[in-house]
Amino acid sequence: MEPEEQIQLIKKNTVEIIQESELLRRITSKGSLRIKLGVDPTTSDIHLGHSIVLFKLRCFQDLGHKVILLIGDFTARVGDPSGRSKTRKPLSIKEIAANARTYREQAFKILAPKKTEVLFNSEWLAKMNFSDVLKLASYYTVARMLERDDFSLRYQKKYPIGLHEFMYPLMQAYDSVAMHADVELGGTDQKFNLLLGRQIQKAYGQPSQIVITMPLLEGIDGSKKMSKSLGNYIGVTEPPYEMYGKVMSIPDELIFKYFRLLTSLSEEEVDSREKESKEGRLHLGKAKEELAESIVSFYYSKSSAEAAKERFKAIFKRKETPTDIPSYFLASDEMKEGKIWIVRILQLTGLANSGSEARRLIKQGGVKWDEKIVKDIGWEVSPGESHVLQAGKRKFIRIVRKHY
RNA sequence: GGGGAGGUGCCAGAGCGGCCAAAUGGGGCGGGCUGUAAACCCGUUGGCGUUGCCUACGUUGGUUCGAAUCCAUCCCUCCCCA
Repeated sequence: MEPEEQIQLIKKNTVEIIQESELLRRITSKGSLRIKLGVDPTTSDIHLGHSIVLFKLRCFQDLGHKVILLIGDFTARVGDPSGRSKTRKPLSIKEIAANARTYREQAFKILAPKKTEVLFNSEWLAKMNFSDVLKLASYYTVARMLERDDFSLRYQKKYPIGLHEFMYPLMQAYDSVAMHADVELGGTDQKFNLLLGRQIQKAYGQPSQIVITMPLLEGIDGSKKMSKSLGNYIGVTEPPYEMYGKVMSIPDELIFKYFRLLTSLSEEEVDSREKESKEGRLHLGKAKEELAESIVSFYYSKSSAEAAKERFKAIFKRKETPTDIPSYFLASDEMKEGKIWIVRILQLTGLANSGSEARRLIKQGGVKWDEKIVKDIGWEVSPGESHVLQAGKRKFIRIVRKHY
């Protein structure tokens, strides 16, 4: 494909390309470029927020460029301070290795495995000695390091900053040197680190990489960046129904952003839906259904998406009890004379974390036994063969007697 | 090395001898409403078979009838000076 056409495809959904003219020049002169994505194995699961960058990498692959997934197994010992207000606790080698493995597997839901090279930065970082490190550190100043938003914020708020945290951006930048990266991708929160890569490459006598930043995705709470630690994420390996339900729970304002960044719809198609909804011709609930369906279809299949939708409707629209709910096998030694206290069973099944919580749930009318609201905290249940216990609107457990 | 400030519940942040299981906000959970697990409203939010009891305000001791609040010790953080 012609370089100019490639640029058009690459540009879609990006926030910034530094420098676009360089990118064009380099594609023209080199043909196939080395595209770097640094992966932080401090978390294992990939969520829809990560997928945005991965889709962009996929786009590069489809254009014939070389995509390199860099697992930051060494940098993970520090933990990226980006956007953090606290020092991260370092992970063990074992945890990092396990995370890296799942990360790679999950990334291949989007990337083409054969066209992806996977590298680990311990390969070169672990070998550096102190003079190498000093040399690297000398290329940057404290004042400039403190320009970074998160560092300066922490500095102003008088939160501690470990010296080693200053090394993180430098290590990431050095990775670009070691890898001879032509392009590095990242979320907008990575801009500082990505730009530092340009500077450090120059210091080591290499051409500076082109930096491409992608938008950050708000999580299902609608305000904060999607992340596992905030619990507002939708993981790419979550079961279809969970995934569907979570998409259905995003705030309305996010619907079209999700469409743009997470589905294969063209910009025109998204625009027209947005326009229709503004004019009242497209109901937001419908739009969200379509969104949820297409996301689940991508990671699973059309049929599982439909099944997820059906189940969602059954529970929330028709308020039915779902059929595929997990079972809890109630042993007879958990009962006294064939009876068990309702509070106890809520705890046993994990529907409540404590007796107090169970009581609270009952008091607030959130507990149902076979679709009937439980009102009496002291209720001693005499369970038959099979019952359905429900806590809140969406937590169900089937209680089955165990005979042995 | 010297001087000063501070460490409170999931988080932020009040309290500064009894009225404190600890204000307020955020988050979480439950209910209502809804196309929705959006928005909004209401309630709730340490544990315990619960009108009471137990454990909690960095650590360990102490003062006191009584401590998150006072004293000492240790650990940790921040600031200023050098």
